[in-house]
Amino acid sequence: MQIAPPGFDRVFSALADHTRRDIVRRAISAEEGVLELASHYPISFAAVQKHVAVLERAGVITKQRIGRRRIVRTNREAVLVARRLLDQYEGLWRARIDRMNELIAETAGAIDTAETKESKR
Amino acid sequence: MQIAPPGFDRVFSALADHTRRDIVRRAISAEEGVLELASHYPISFAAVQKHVAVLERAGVITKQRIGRRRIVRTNREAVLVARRLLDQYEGLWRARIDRMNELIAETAGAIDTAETKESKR
DNA sequence: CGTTGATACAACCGTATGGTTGTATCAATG
DNA sequence: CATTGATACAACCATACGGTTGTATCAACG
Repeated sequence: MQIAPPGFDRVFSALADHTRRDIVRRAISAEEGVLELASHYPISFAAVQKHVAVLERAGVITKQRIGRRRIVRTNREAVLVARRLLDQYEGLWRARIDRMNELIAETAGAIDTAETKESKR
Repeated sequence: MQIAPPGFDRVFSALADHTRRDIVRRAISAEEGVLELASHYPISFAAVQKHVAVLERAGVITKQRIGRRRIVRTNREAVLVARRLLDQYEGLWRARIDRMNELIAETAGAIDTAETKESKR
């Protein structure tokens, strides 16, 4: 009945930082090494490298060695996993709304036909 | 050009904790006060209350005073906002794949009919 | 109006996080 | 093989975080 498997903590907290989200975005479209990535931000190279490490530990990006560089690519599956969790929430919501509509329908029925022994809830 | 408006940091880091995600899940379907919520977890009431406060600051849940209790409800819009960001990433991905297919088509075209100046799509 | 139930808030503790600088690794290149 | 370009790693600092216990607020109820 657990809705949240392991790994979610890391994925969401990886996405909880503005710089890291921007890295994720960039690494979808472009293929850059860590140094090139770092050039886009006002912080030190080491800081960016640590951000990349966090994303890597969370499985959100992977690095592929090409020559001297490590090309950073974001992992589509990891993003999808996060999205699916939010989809589950949406599903719960729909279920709740359906339940409420059902109840309203029942109540309306009880008003219409007052003899029904619907006393549940 | 910024893909990430303010607030995302808080929403994602709110979702980055297992207990908080469970609170979010519960508060979609049920209508419980903070004390009732706390009864589901092995940590102290104060700890749960702090989690709820974090979720509230992030806009992920809201509290409605009913009698002495504060009913916790999760805010659908906030969850949707996060989901939309992940959707944007998916969009970037499709765009990238489209671009790649385009390139492949162009290249293939160049091979098949080397004289055609078909560079549109 | 004093008690109780439900919630909030403050102080404190250990650990994690985001940033820095400096040093080490390691493959390409001259 | 020494140099350089690209990356990794370690040490350090300040602040934030998740947890605790204890105290304060505040509406309901007798």
